[in-house]
Amino acid sequence: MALAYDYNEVHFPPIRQRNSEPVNALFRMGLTMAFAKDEEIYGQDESADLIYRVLEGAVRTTRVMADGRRQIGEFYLAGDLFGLETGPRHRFSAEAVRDSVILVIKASVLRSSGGEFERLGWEATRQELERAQEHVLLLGRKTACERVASFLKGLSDKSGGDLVVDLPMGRQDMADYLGLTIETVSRMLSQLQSGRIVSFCTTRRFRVVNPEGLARLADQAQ
Amino acid sequence: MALAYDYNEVHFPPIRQRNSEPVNALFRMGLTMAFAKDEEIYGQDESADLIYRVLEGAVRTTRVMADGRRQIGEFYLAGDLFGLETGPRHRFSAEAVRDSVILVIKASVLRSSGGEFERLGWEATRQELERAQEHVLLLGRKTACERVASFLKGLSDKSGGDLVVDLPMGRQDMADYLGLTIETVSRMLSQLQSGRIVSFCTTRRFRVVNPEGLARLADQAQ
DNA sequence: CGCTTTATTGAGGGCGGTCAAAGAGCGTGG
DNA sequence: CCACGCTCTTTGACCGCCCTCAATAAAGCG
Repeated sequence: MALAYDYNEVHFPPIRQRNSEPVNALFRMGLTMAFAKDEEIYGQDESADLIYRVLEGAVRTTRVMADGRRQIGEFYLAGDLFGLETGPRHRFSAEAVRDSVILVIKASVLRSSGGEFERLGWEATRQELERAQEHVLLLGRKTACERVASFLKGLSDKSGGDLVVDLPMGRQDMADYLGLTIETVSRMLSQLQSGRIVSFCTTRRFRVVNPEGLARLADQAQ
Repeated sequence: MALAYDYNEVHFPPIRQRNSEPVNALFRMGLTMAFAKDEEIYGQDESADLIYRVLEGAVRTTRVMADGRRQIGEFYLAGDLFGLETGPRHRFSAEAVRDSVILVIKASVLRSSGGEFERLGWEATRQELERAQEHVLLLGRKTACERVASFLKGLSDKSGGDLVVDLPMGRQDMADYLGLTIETVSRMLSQLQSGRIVSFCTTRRFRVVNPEGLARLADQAQ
């Protein structure tokens, strides 16, 4: 189970939002918790009265079909909010991709505080919707190669456009996010590498060799 | 272009939301407009300062890639709200699937009115997110047959669980929503029909012959 | 270093896409 | 009312992208 975590040792990552002041104020009310790799943060169909922020590590939301097929809804990295995804009950479960520290606060604080925090929750939900819609386009109309390229570009963009990027998740998680199999993901990565688009230092870290080429593959979408 | 529409002739469909009173109050402020089949209601990258409600007809939101590949984000039928999908600018365009009557109101009314309406906007956005997440699961992990079955079941559920259901859209729209081609959609419909799951009276109207079978195909997802 | 887990690569197959043609639906006008 | 032409839908034949199955290689981890 989750362990209590010393608040003082936690590093607060910057928040990617228009006006971060209220967010930071809000999250001083929260409780920090540590989760081990693959540990569940909340379950499918659990009531959704908490919201979360990743302080360290990475989180995935997943949905598993009766026969075991798995779809990852989204990944959340340090600074990201998650858990607003739905109404009274969660449709996806959330798990730590690796050892992570999560800040937890009551959603009712957002709802009942009136004005400022209310808008914050709406704004964050909107951002979630935007990401889900990008995901729909990726899954509905992109080829395997374009999906993997989009994914790598997304990670690169998130890390401030850095050319050397860490992959927080394994190949299986990538596959389940991209609607592919682990073998296809692996093949596409090899293909991108031999095409001098990216270059893998280790299995979990790559360098963007040709940013324009990567963007061209990823963003056929207008 | 859109024509002005006589307010008094408009039939107000019931709203599917927890507490419909504020919604109905809100929408007395709006302006009704008529759109012809395939007419654009708003464009990709247009600023998103209006929200919309379908009074009559049907609407689709679409995203077109540089090479012409098209993805439909969602369909909206009578009673549905749409246009909240994103931040300052729309990521998808919206078009009338067929001749439709749309109620339009300023989003700023929602944002600035404080309290009641604010929560309404959040709630609607949340519902949008939920639908987008279902869509992600469908596109990421369901087979062609399951996608089509899910789609038909969704329509049936929306029309109050009726066994005879009208299809508001053509095959191409279905295909672009389901991430398939028009031929595959057509083949799956024929397959569902020969499997005694559904039965098509006309190309635009079907009857659910075997509701359990349809649900089984559609809802492998837990 | 040995064991387990994870990733890569190869060979072959199937689901869904592509291309093409025939059929159905539907409005317009004779 | 039927003829005509257009669009939409269905069906067939074939192909290719991605999946499946399997073996090897690499990476964690004690």
